[in-house]
Amino acid sequence: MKIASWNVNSIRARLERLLHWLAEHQPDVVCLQELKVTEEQFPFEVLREAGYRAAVYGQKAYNGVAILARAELTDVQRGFGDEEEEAQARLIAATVDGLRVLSAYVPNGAEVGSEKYAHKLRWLDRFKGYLKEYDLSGRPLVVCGDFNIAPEARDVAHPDAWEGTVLFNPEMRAAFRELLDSGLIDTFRKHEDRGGFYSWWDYRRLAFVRDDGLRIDHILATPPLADRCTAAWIDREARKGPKPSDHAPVIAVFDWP
DNA sequence: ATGGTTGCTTAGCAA
Repeated sequence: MKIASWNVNSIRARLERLLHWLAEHQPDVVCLQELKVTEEQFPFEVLREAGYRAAVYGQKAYNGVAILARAELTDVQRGFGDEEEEAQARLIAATVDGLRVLSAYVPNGAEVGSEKYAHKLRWLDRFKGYLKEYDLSGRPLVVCGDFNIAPEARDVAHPDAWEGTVLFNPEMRAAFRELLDSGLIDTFRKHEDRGGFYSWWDYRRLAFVRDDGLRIDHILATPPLADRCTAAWIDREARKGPKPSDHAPVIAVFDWP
């Protein structure tokens, strides 16, 4: 099973690119973030014609997450499913071929010390609690998304320049480690020790041509599933050319089922 | 400290 995660930065602006990418890479499951559409505006029909069903948690103009799958999607859950009200569409879960799949869009945080950064911290804390509900030791779970966190210095093109930002600081690195400590494995790091691999480059400052990127999009898996992860990579090619998303898709292949 | 770009929505916000 080939699983991808991609922050498309508007599914309407990226639909042609997404369709071409699906045809070329033939993933079984795709977790999408930053749809920037309501569920009513989501292009279910063209994706169905391309062979994909979709579970969607949309919102007007901002955020929005989805899970695409060739197989049936069951037990769809939108948001954290707790008492607290859901103001932003940032989390969706569904079961595909017996595998629980999450698509998450962690808040960016704007600036360290801002109200948005406080919201990012709260959201991550809530996410940790949400993951605790799963039996992370046994039940196969894959957590995909734009985490808006670069886990380590080797995940940042210029760590000194990015140190202290919302994407790369000690507090965020600790938050990411805690997610892993709760029983998840970074599939990319299972297969690649070297630095220099990024999933996001700012539209500004010619960041992509200068390769000033950060690895902030991740596919995490529970240990029994991670054991069955046979390959993982980032499709940097998808960031090239006209009208790209500012994120590249990340991919993991599992010997499943 | 600011700016640079993109998308949604229509001047300003979010990233």
